[in-house]
Amino acid sequence: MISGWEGIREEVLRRIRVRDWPPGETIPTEEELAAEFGVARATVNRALRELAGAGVLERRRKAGTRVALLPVRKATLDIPVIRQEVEARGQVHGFTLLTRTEGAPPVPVASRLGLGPSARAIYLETLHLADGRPFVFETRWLNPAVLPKPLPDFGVVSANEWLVAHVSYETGDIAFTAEAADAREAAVLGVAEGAALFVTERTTWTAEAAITLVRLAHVPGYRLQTMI
Amino acid sequence: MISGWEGIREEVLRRIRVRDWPPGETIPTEEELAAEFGVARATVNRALRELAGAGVLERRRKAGTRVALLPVRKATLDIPVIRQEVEARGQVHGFTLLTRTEGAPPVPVASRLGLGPSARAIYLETLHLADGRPFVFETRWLNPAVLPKPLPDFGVVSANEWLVAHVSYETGDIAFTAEAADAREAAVLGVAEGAALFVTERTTWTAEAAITLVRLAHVPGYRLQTMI
DNA sequence: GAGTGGTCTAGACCACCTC
DNA sequence: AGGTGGTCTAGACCACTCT
Repeated sequence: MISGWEGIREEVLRRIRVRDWPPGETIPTEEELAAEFGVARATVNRALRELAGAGVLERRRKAGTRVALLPVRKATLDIPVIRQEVEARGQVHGFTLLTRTEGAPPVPVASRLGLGPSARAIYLETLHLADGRPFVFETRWLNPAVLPKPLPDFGVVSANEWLVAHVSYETGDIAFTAEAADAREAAVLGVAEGAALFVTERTTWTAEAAITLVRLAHVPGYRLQTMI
Repeated sequence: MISGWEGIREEVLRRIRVRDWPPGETIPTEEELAAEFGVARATVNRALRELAGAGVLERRRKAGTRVALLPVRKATLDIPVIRQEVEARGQVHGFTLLTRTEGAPPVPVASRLGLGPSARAIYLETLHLADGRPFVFETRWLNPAVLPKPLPDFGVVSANEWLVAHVSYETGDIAFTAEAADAREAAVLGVAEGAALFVTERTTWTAEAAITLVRLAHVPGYRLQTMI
């Protein structure tokens, strides 16, 4: 017996899998499905909305709901604070602040932060450790104009955690690349120059201004994983 | 004026950002917020449910809704078919089937596919091109036992697209790593041996059995990007 | 036990889009 | 112009979990 919006979601998925409703086909309207399953239309809507969000269905007003022809699968990644990521592996997290300077950032950084040419920014280099071994080399630019005062000693509190605790919510973008370790990264992470590093780059914004631009170079062997 | 569930979501976010509701704090109940905003409780529920899904709020029955202390940010990645990915860059997609063999897969592959030691599998090597230049080197194991017949000529139809069109829905996992190009990868992609490659590995399953295990080695410079 | 979120209903109106 | 999904309402019952 099918009941509840999750039951309806599973039943719709089953019909797609067994090709009752093959890719590209228009499935019955919400009203028809509601009648068939004996539920309210809102319940059907909830189920179909979830499947559309997952890329399985495509919905347009008036045109109806179709099974996606080339489903763009959606994968959700969890982006935890580095300390949590290390502790989730059962290891002990530590970090060392290697560099802290302040000054005008290089032009590409300034432009990605949306700063004028003479604006000043804080630059931090931090090495994160897992069980005492290098794990992530973090290089970060901070926009001091939008940070709450007073600023902490980033040698004691990692910028990562101070930010999530003191700048409540932000939007931004995130990118992943593979890059060869340069001389500095190789020395800090204790790997050979040219080693393949998994690199995460994030820019985060408040409603108006950029907060921080951070680059995380992970030690070789790092694996970012999720279920589909 | 605040109205609609999206308006309520933005207002809640605003209050979190300006620290009316700092991290860890319990916010008013759905009923109280519904009264304040002059909407039905279901509308508030929709807004708060979205924010909980994004990792901004934590909700528990009886305990109420709190602002997440260490928000585990969720990023949603689109995993398109390679052809779409190439075409989205305004380039022309092409591909060449380099190898097709059939036989018992190596043990690590068999175990990840959940196959017995003597089971046979199809192995494909495909080079995907963007504007005629190497883009992705795909190596794929297929479990023929669960594939619909007849199998196509994978030199004409890419396995990637044939699967999404003929095996309607599947679950699986996906992982991203950075790896140094081995001799074969370097030769096929036309890069130096040891170059840093962005590698995607996917396993996909039907309800019971594994369908395919695929490894995509992207040419250096590849960037996987999303908004947060 | 009781408070809170999770879900469902029956109905309604609206926005968008195809026809 | 009309059909379809998107959203909202007011109310209800239920599931979970904290006390």
